Amino acid sequence: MPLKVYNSLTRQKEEFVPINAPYVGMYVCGPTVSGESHLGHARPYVTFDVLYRYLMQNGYKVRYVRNLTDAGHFEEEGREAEDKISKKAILEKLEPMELVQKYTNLYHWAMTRLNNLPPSIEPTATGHIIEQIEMIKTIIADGYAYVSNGSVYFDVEKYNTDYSKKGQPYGILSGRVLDDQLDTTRELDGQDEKKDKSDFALWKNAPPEHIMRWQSPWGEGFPGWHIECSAMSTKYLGEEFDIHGGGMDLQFPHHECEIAQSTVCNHKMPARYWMHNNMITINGRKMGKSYNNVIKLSELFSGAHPLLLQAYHPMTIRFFILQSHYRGTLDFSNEALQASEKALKRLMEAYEWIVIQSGVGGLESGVDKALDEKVLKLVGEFEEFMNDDLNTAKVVANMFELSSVINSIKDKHIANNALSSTTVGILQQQLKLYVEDILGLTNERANDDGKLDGVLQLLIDIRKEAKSRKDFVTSDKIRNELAALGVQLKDEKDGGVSYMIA
RNA sequence: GGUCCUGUGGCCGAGUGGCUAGGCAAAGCUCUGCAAAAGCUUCUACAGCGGUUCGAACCCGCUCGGGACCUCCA
Repeated sequence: MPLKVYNSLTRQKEEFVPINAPYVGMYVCGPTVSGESHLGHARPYVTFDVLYRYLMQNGYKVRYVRNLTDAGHFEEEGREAEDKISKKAILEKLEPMELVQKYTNLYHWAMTRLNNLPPSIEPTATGHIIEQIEMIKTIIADGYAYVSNGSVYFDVEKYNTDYSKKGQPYGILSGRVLDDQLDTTRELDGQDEKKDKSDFALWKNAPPEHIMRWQSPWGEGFPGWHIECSAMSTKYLGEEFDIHGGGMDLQFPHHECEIAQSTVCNHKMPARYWMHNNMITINGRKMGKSYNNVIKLSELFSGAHPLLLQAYHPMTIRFFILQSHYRGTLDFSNEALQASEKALKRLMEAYEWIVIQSGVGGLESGVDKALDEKVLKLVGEFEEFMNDDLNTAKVVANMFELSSVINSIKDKHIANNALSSTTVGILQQQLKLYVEDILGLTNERANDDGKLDGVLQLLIDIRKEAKSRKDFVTSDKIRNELAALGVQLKDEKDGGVSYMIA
């Protein structure tokens, strides 16, 4: 049962076969650290984190490269040749690198809270200026770029003409035909530097006020937007690697340009499998700066945003993302997030209970055969669903069905020995694998060295005593006031009491 | 204008030519000192209109609605 992933390049699901098993090279476009990450950013990083985890679980040795764009590029090509990062730095009266550091720290903090594993390499654009310049030199030498006024542009027309013959036209990834592109009515100055409107910058001449600038054979300037990913992916993953991921909005022009640049330099399509996650929407509209509808991750975690009815735990966000398929849009709403919060709580409670049980399950004989088979089927499908283009939504759905069974055993609605001990063992092991290691879901409970637990047990004991002498005023006071503090007590069937911290 | 995606029950979301996920919400029941939690049960949907088919939410066509990309973007 091989892993199949949807390849944007071929527009179909394909079996994943690494170029050089067991090694897998994976490149994912990281953020521009000129601002804080928002909910939309969480999606690719959670999605590809799950893929990373799953590949490793399957025995692959994965090198996961996720870049940090800290050099910025001009905001609107040809019009305002200004480095995005230095522009904002002036506004905030910060050194550009101070700004970069600040937002990098915030980004790392958010990634950690979302329980995304750090990538193997997190290269920065500013740390690879030399590699980028070298690559541009090669492209010029091959005749696919030209210098104009201290800037260097990629000759899209020529590339398209030559490489169409080799079956790799410009637009192969996004399905665009060069001539059908929209004729921008907008007046772009600097357009006259380019031979053709679809040409894109590899290197930009820096105007005097531009803070971030580097020496190059073409004068002082800064790299164009697309070249960093080509340079860094080539450097760390080679001329041809396995997976290239990112948001759907990067498919054109970013990834298209990457393909063109890398192909000219390395004479190879850089990546075999191109994977794109879809957007997170809000009221049906893509979340993005230009739409003015972003909710930053820090706001989500704290609840400090007019659109938010409450704070949402990072795990709730992660779970929210995992409940849908990565190639579909996912619509944000408080209602949806609240549903995820409750659902996750239910799932994790069942999970945590079953995983620490011993002595559940009976001998093969006397087992409820139908139920036993059902459980095995549900568990067995985890892999099947993951292999079907990472269908985490279905994996999660099965987990809920299993939760019902687990809770029934816990509440003794289903006999302790209804499942065979073998099946229970498999259930425990597979749940742990998928919940924690692959989906990366963790317990939300705060780590407090057990002190809080000690205090709560004391209160639980006092309440128990009160209940036994029918002093319900006292017992309800404890229960209700703890509830007001966000600690929910639960009376179990066997007379025990457990608690849950909201 | 070009390219493409999409419309599923109160809400979020899977899915596939026939077996009709899952979660949240709601209602009833069980349990409980009362609750909560948990369990059980109920709620059965696929924008509209045609067509293909023994059979379509799933395939095709049209209509209507929503969205993305073509510019920085996860």
